Amino acid sequence: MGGEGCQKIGVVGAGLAPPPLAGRGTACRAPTKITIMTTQPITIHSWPKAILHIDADAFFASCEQAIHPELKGKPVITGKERGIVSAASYEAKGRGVERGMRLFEVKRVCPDAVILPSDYETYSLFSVRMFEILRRFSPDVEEYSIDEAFVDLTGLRRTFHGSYGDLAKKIQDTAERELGITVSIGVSLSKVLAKIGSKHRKPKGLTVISGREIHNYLSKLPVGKVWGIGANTSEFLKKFGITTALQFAGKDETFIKRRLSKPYQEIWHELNGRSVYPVVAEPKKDYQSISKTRTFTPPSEDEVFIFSQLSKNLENACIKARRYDLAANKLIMFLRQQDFRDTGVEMKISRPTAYPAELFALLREGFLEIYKTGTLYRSTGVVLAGLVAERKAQFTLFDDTTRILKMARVYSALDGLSERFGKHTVQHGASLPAKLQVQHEGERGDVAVRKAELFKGENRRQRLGLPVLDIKV
DNA sequence: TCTGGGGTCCTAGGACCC
DNA sequence: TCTGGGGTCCTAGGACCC
Repeated sequence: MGGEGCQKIGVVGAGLAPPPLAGRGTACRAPTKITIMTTQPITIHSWPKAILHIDADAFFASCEQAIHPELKGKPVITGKERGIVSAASYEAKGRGVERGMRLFEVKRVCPDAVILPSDYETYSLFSVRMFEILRRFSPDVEEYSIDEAFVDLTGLRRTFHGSYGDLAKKIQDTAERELGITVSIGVSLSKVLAKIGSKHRKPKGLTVISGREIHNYLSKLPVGKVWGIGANTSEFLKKFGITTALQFAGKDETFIKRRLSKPYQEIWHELNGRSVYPVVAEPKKDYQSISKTRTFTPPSEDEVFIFSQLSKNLENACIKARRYDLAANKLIMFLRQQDFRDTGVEMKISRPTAYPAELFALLREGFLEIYKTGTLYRSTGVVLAGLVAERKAQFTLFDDTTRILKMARVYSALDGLSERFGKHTVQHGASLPAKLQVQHEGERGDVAVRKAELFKGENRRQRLGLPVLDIKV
């Protein structure tokens, strides 16, 4: 069994955040100081780059308005499922609604707001379409997040007979015409500057920052607004009298190298128009870790229910790992209490795997160690770490090869069923109590038709830009 | 910023080896 | 048993992002 020979390598104490959430602390510490020069060189691209950053406006809310035309012009909010605002349309923002605001407060400031649950699957489809549009202009498209991308436009002026600004405008218009959503765009010499551009004016903004104009955009920008500089580093920089992006960019190299670590040295170059972050066009096919967490309302102290949540998270994480042909060496799980304190445990797996059946014993063992009777929990999480390519997951002398191969076939068949009939068509018994909680919401016929039209001719996997599995049962 | 869900990279420092 | 010097690998934890 998978549980045997598995070794526990550490317990995360109560109150300490587990690795995936680490670094969220509020303590205001200086970033690591460098006393020796960094050994890792920073590569600066010598060619003057033209990098575009595109950022969809109020993305989730805009998608909803595009799919439900009757919502256009109305204050629309997504995030119903978590009780706070995930995204707000500009109509809602104009009424004082902000990201992260509680929904009861929304009802106070904007009683006629249309509040919807987030529908990630549909938003992903819009996202795929947006990236497709970008690829018509350049093959160098980096899908940065569901609603953001970087495009390397360097050298494309001739091809498109116009300036980089014209090119950006064309992209913007195409997105609006074909997707029914507006986007904001920034174009400049580096990714960090392009991001500043896209944020400069929203919605439907278009900002080109040339080398000569950089200082105009940095002089009034708080340094903490720069991509990659957070609250801690801003606080640290303040001690040296640096509060604006321009003051930071204007510091001499000696200061930067002596006091700041590599990421900040890189940002410093980027702000000065020297590109160090390349646009990475290759689709992501590798993960260091895969995590699944879920909050449940109301909080629960029911052991069976909480374990079933953990079990469901494990199954989901494994599904994703198998989709990318990855196997885990480490299993981390944690429980979050009502007061947001976390307790977690990290376990070494004897043989890299992405099969829940091999991991349940370990999960159970870890759970029993961290679960405290009579405690209210609000969420659970599972992390698969130490991921390696599945073919590299080699057998040891003690493995039951026949059994493992049989399991591989079973899971391959299960993945095939889920592909055809929907996620969780088949499920492990332990996850069942979690499943009973899921509510199904009907979709109006006309909306379904509109979606189908928007995304016709593609199966779900292709629409999501995922590799299509070849299923042999 | 009162807290959803999913990630990345970097550095210090310990363990272990010669 | 102690003392040096130098290297590699791994883990913990910080900071940041959308």
